[in-house]
Amino acid sequence: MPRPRSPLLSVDAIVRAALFLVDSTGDFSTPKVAKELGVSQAALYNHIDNREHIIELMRGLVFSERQHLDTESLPWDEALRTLAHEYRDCLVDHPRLVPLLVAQTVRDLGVMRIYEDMATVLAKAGLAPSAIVPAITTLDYLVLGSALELTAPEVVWSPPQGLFPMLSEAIADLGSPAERSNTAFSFGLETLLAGIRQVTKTGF
Amino acid sequence: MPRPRSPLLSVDAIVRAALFLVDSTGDFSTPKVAKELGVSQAALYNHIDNREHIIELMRGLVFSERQHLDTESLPWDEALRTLAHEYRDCLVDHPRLVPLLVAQTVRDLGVMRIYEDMATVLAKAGLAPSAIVPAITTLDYLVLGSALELTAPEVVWSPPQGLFPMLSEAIADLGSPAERSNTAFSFGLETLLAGIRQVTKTGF
DNA sequence: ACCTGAACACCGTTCAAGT
DNA sequence: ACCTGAACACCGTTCAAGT
Repeated sequence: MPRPRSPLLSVDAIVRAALFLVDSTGDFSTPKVAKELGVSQAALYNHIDNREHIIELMRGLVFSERQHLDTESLPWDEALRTLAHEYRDCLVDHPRLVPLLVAQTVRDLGVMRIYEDMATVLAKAGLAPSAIVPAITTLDYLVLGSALELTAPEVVWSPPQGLFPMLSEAIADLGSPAERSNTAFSFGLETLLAGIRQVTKTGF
Repeated sequence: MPRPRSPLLSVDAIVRAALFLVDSTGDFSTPKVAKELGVSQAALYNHIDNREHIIELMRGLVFSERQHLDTESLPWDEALRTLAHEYRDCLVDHPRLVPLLVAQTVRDLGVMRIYEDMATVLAKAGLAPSAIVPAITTLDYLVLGSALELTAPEVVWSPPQGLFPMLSEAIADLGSPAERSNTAFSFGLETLLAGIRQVTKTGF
């Protein structure tokens, strides 16, 4: 079956198939993507460069679905909270993608757009120019980290036989991964906001 | 060359060889580890279970070299700062290990020990029990994220032709990856401390 | 332009065989 | 107990050949 009149494949189809595999199995491979789409392995390379390229395209796909709420009229902390949630929301349905994203540098313009919006808000907050990238970076860690938490097994950190009393106690009444992820994200975000408030007053 | 009287291999040798490969190339494979040690691929499996096991052992190795400073007598924020730095210091010489660690759940007791110490300090700080794990988790993201930053190329986020003015400006005078990582870590840590201070007063 | 089949070097793991 | 060689299924990528 050579060259059909209408292409069997497209970049979009490849990326969606790869993302489907990541979501359902935690990883993807080019043979599996090809099989999923009913084509030969080699056919993929007419549309994409290599594996890394597919990952970068998945990043783009996931963040292209971001909600763009208007934050112009909001106070800076409310605006930053909104942006952080929009950012995180892109990942909550695809937490198993995070390890792949984290192993590779960002090239996607969708993510860049979020960073730009955050930079705008932070400048408006009165944060020193030199602290803007550190603040965005910290938020970035928080979003990716808390999304990663969603992939964790139900019981995480099971400390053996009372060697870690404080930890055991703190873990005792933790909820599901989803709850833990939400709580940690909220906590991290609110402390960051509080910290930024402090820093804009006292300097850094 | 079957069964020599003194074993050619050991868990420790395997783990160190793997870590050497990760540090120098960004990844490792069982054939390469075997080659590095001058044995057959199959020989490894007399000492380790599988690839994941090697990664877990690398985590253990890296964190076994942690400095254990006495934080008992310090005020809680100073103590937490110290612990966070000890934790991060374990990773700064092995930043390329981070993507491998992040893809896998923690089983290592050395890391657990750090968490336990942090839990103790946070309880002493007067943080609500339900906020202790979120705080540790946030710190965890911060440490791993900032270590990951060390693997970034010199120029990160190169936004194309003035589409992202705020970001471009904020990026303008950034230092090396090492400096960026340090700054982001300090910033994240100090804002977290400020946030915890706030939260212990006002509740969460 | 866009597909197939065949091929390559590589990877993780197992297993029978040796001492 | 601890090694080797051979084998297996799998992976990423290339390339000649087809229309």
